[in-house]
Amino acid sequence: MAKSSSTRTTPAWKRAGNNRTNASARKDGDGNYVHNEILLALPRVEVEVVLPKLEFVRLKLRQVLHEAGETLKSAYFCDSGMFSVLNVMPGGKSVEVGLIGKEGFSGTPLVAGFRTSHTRTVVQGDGAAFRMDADALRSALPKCPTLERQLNRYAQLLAVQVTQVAACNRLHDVNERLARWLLMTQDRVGSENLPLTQEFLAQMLGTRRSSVTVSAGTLQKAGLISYTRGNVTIHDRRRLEKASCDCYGLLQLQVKEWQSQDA
Amino acid sequence: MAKSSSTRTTPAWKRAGNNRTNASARKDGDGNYVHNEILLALPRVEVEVVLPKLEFVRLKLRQVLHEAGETLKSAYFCDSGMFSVLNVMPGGKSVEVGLIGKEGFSGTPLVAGFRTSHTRTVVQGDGAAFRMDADALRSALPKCPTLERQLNRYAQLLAVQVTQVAACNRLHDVNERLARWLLMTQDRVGSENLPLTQEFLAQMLGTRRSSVTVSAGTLQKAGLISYTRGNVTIHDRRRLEKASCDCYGLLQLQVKEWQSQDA
DNA sequence: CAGATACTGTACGGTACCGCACAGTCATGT
DNA sequence: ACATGACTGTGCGGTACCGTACAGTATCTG
Repeated sequence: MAKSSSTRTTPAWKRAGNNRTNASARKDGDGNYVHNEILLALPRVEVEVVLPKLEFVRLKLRQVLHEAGETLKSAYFCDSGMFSVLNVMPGGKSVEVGLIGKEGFSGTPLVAGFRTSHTRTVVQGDGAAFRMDADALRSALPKCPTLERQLNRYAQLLAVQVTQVAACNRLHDVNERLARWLLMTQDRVGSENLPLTQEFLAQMLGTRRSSVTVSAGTLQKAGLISYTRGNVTIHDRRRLEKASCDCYGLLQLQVKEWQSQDA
Repeated sequence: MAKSSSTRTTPAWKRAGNNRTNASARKDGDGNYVHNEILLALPRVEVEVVLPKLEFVRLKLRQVLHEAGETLKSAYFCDSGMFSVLNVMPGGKSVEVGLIGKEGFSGTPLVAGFRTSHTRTVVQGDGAAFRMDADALRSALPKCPTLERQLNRYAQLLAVQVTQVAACNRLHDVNERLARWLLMTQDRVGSENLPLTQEFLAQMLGTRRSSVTVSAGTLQKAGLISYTRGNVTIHDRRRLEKASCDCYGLLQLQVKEWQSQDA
């Protein structure tokens, strides 16, 4: 990952490839590589429409991008790090229902023409994203059929994910869900070092903090992870996968189908 | 509801109104009223494109419209009765993640260009729907912007619903969920008489059959419902709402926002 | 009508998790 | 250095629900 220190810059891709395979050669104005797969998949014409409306933003750990019930001011194309999508209940309890990595974006209601977010979106790890104003996105869509298609497809994929998570939340116990969550997170942030408090994990899994303590303790004793004050390190992915429920595999599979299946 | 006895007929709407408010005056070829709100909202031009591709089908209780993992052969615009959207786990356990009434349709992945269903969709009560071939739908979309918009919007609404249900499944107990489910179902089928076995309810709620027995028994003793061999009757909606969790109210609210908020 | 099949009520031990509370440990600022 | 706050480990009683099994009753079938 590039090491630009500026907090906000407007990107300007250098020309490189046009299709997905070598698209990662694209860079923004600072010479940073662009990672977001939706943006990378855009044809040149659409890039030229979208580009001037994108703003590269660095995101802080635990920053809230969208609050449940509030108006969506912009969409965020995740470029590094990862977003958690939470459902917040009256009373304050929350459950994570989806994860967004560089394959996606946050603000799905916008593509269907809605303006309010029904979920809270928070940032995991330190990350970066391309921010686009809601109105700008809206006005760009008619001019950018590929973009629109990609966004619709991703919204659908996210729905599939949420569906799976809904069932998982109902049927699997904390241990399995914790393992699954760690794996999915690692897949998206790319590091085996995750900055997470147990309190925070509890919010994700929709459980008590002390349940997380116990569950994580078990994993730690078994040597799958280690835990120190706000930091989880994953040691043994293989065995972690065994400890998790099938949902992890299923969710991976669904993403793959999504990438392969064209419309 | 109309009482045509034919099992399959091709509809041909009589012209009536064009906008939503008096759209319910539209009828199909047999003189049956059309109830599906998506179809009713279509402008005349699009009706003319879509109409010849629609087939009116009567649906049997518990009929499976889409199986999880299989190819989507068609979309179903729900006209009466209701559809349940289920997530099926390896091992056979299932959880309901969404409900579709005459406000919606089944086959959301199609509008994003996907061909496989990630969920099972089953019919509640006896109902009817307008069936449309997957390919036909696909080819109609470019010609029918309003239809496309409506379908996208509904897909998004369903995603919102699934999100709420995901959290509800995690945080609320069987009693509350059962009450919620009965209310939501009644809203959609319109009758206070619901043909349901406890085994089936258990699949919906993702729980044991005997948990349903106990929970339903409680509601019955309190006089909110009565239960006889595959049939639930709702007696006291008011108190049933109190017995259910907030999710019921929230879900209602979300539908209303959806209907009011235009893009 | 008998027998089979479906559906419901109930019970029992086991366990995963809840709400809560409290003590221990590490990090930070003044 | 010390206090303050954030984070983690642990425990305890209570409960909701699980898996399973079995018996009772309605509905269907020949």
